[in-house]
Amino acid sequence: MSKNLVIVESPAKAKTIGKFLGNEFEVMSSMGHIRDLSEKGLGIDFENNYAPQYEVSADKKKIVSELKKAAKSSETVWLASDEDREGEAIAWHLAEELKLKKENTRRIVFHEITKDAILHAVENPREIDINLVDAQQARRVLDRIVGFELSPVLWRKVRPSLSAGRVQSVAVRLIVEREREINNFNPEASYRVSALFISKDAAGTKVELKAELSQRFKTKEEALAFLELCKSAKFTVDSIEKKPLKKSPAPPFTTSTLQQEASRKLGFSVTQTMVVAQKLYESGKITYMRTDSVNLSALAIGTAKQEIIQMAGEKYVKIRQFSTKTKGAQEAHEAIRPTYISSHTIEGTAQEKRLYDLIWKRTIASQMADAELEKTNIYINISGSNHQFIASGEVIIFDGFLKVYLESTDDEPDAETSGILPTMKKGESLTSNEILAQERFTQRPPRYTEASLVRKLEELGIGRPSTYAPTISTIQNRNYVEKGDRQAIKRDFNVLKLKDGKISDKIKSENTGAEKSKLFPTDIGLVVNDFLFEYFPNIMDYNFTANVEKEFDHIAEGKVKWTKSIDNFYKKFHPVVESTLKNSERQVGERILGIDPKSGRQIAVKIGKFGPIAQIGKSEEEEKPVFASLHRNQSIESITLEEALELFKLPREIGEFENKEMIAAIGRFGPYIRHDGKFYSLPKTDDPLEISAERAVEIIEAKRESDKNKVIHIFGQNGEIQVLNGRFGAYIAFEKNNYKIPKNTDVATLTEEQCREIITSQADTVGKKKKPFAGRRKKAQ
DNA sequence: CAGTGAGCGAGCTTCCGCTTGACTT
Repeated sequence: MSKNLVIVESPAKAKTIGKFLGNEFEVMSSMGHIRDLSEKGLGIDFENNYAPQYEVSADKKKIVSELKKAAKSSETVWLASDEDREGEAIAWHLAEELKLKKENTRRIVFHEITKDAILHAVENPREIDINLVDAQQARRVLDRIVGFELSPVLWRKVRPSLSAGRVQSVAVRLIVEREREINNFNPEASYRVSALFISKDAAGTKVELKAELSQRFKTKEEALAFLELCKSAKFTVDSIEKKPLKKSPAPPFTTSTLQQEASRKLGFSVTQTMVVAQKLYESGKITYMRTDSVNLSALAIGTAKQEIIQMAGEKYVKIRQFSTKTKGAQEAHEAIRPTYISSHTIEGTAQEKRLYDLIWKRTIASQMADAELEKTNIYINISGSNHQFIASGEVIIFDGFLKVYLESTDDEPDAETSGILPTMKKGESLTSNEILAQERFTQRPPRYTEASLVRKLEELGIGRPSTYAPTISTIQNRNYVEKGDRQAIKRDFNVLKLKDGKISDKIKSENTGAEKSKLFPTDIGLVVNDFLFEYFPNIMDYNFTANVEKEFDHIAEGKVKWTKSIDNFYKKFHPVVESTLKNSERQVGERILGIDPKSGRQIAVKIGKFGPIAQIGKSEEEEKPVFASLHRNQSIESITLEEALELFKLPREIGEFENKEMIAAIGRFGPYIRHDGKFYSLPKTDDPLEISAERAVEIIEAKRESDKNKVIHIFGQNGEIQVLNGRFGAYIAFEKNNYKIPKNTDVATLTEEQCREIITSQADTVGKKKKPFAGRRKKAQ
């Protein structure tokens, strides 16, 4: 046994550090936190000054017992968890749970995993900072109180199994408010004028110059009047302005910026990014992927410099120290960078290669020179008008960091301003080839993507690198928010064109507003958000986290006792929970749309037990109400009376077949026909509102025919093993799981015994569907 | 990836941050 036991948080880190420290040291990892508040009840003793009731987490029992054993047989235990609030708490929980003695225990921290940094840390141990630990306890207890007191209010007032929390509820609020901004947005039209000028250069060849008018016109009349004026106007170059422009590289990646860029450049979801980054980290290819720091180690900067010199030359090098501007950043790690910057590419899956490439380029670029550009503006006078046309062009003089990397933006580029402008002289006169005045509309705000929501949360200081991806998953799993697309809608716009002395007036159309993989609030998300906002505005405040963070800082500085701070919060918060439970109504988000013209009864939409429904009539009326579910793409907030009436046209009886009636309807999986207790999906070409009895029979018979070919074998006493023909060929169905049949098997002669062998051989892979860890909450066993 | 289309009922659900397990000898 070693004389020294070092405990870090992650096994990959343990492995690296073990190499640096040699035989005298054994390095183990705690796998993050080892204890947490009890899952039974709130896990806080309110009678006893908020004493937290900690338990070793179910999945950490084994690790803790191993650590205990190792600690016992070591002379000194070195607690080397991260140097932030959570890391300090991990060290403290370890000391408590492993019953470490102060005289044998050292607390050490390091920011880079290099031999020097670690040896330096070992030479400069300190004690556990109990104030910092207390700040963490306050954070933990606050989150538990908020989450576990608010969620049950939702179970009672909205729907069971819902959840609320300091982070997730605000994330949902952002999406809800953005959606309402979009709904309330009225695009404003204006006329943008652009011109194509013709000139001759010194050699006499014709050159073209595109320019845009410095001002837009609010009305068609103004635009027409301007074009009218241009008919006889003279165009002369007023001035030429050249100004140097510098562009600087973005800082190296943090978790949040990596998620954003991987989303924009590679189309990864935030979870996907984290899963791939985890792989790269575990195989030693990149540094730790959950970080809020933009800092690079001296060693990394040194190798980056060497690489840049080798690749592009000395003048491309510019060493930069970036500093974090993020609210509440704790900077326990380096920025995300390649472990060995000299490795330009790596072995691995396509996704790993692409993400690594992105990280490598971003890291290298961050230590490269600014790009130097020259922006040219040519100002063109119009006789008889005091407006000016402006032609702009940008030329790269020195590419600098652009040689390897350019950060993407979320917005699509507007007018293209790149390219070289032809040489012009001051006073030169130009002829216009054509002048266009096009109607343009102001843009509504864009919906959030997963990654842009992460950026917003980070900006507000809400959530941590380790929780961005899980938070995004949680609000989708709770069905508050869903990822979806919106089809573009056609919009007409007016184009006025002046050419050859004549003005034409045309209507063109464009597609606008298409969105892919954006976050939309659901009806339940809207109702929960409005409810929480009404009764708990303090928790829903975008500054709530920032405010409590300030309080935690005071605790960490030893100025405030953490229990006092929690007491202040709880005394105000808990009574509101009580009064809300007592005084608030059940929330169904009801919206009254109007009157049914047929029956004269009221039509309303609301959230029913199983989702959003439309309802004809009131429940207190003698005649029972009639219900119909809303379709997937409809929302309580935006559905119209006409659309709601349409819902009641289904289910529809379409006739009889074999003495049983056929009913057409739309279900969760689209339109279908029900007949004799069986369901038959309708192809896209058939409309359930229109479909005839003859056509329905056709569909039923076609399905029967294909089902006949579906069953190949049935085995077992109760037919529990079935060999079926599926979309991807034959497979075995057994106890609700499906099993692959190995290639080169003759399906026709497959025996029961062979099937059972296949089932047992795949038993460990089938059924336990593997979920990426980033979206998962572990349940206590 | 495997073909689905809810409804009486008990008891359960939930937070945010750290971090990745892997049956035996």
